[in-house]
Amino acid sequence: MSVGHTAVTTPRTGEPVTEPVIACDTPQEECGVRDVLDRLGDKWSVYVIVELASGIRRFRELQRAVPGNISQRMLTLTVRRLERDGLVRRTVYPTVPPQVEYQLTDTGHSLTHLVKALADWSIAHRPTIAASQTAWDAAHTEPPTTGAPS
Amino acid sequence: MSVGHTAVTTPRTGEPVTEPVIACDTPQEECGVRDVLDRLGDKWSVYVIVELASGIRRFRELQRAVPGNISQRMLTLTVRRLERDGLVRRTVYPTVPPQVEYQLTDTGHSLTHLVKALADWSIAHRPTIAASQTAWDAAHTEPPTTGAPS
DNA sequence: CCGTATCCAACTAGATACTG
DNA sequence: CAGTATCTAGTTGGATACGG
Repeated sequence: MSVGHTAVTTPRTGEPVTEPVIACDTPQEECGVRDVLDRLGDKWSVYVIVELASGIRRFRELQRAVPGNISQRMLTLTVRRLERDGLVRRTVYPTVPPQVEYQLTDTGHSLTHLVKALADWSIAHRPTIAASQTAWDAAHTEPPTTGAPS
Repeated sequence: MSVGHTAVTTPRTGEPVTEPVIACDTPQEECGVRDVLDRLGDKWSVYVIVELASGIRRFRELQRAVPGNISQRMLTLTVRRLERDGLVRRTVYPTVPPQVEYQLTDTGHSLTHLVKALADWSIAHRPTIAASQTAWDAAHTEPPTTGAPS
């Protein structure tokens, strides 16, 4: 990487040597990434989706399965939103005591593939990222007197 | 992985006759999804990554390119974190006025494929989701008597 | 069992002003 | 240009209590 210190104005014409992979030509539309991220970027949605990927679950089952001790309130909010988005189907059986089942819709199921890709990427790059963080922290914490002390 | 429509398994009523696509056998580890989501689930990271996918950008360039009028503060925080994670490389040229360039690292570039997948999914399912939301809203607003008006 | 309602703590993000 | 520092507002999430 010899980006010459001499020539400050390096021609930027040959920038995307590789293909851009993704580019938002219409910033007004803001691509579509925001939508998905708003959908599963919250604290619990992805856990619910992952759990439901294994099958039908009842409310309490979900609550117990989700890691991190989700509260009733948050589980309700999360699952309602997923239902509204058409990712989860909610089935109520008017029994006593009441029984409610949650399952992924087809759309919701298609999301699991995406979540899987996310998880795979995370696992694959976790060591690299951790190393980078350590290096960055070391470079940005108070250096223990670089060289001659006092 | 026979994820596609290969040999048809029984069209279940909801139970996972097919493989779950994703499942967290170790809830303690919380899969790996949380990591990625914590990384690009915030308001700006994904925009910065998308913009940098097209090439090298300077600070102000980034700020102008990102949709939504990101503040200096937020851009700094976002870009610093990406740098710490090893997704973005920051190059400072000690010129006057100062010039700082940002570009994706290899790890960061690999993330763009994931972001692309996210965007594609979003665009593909946007109509369906919007329809579901409309239907849900209609079903959950005060229904003025079921069917008989006036 | 399956929620809803209320209150409160924590975190995130914006506006603004200032520095090198 | 490229940040940093403060302060404030808005949003998210948790605890708890209560209702169907």
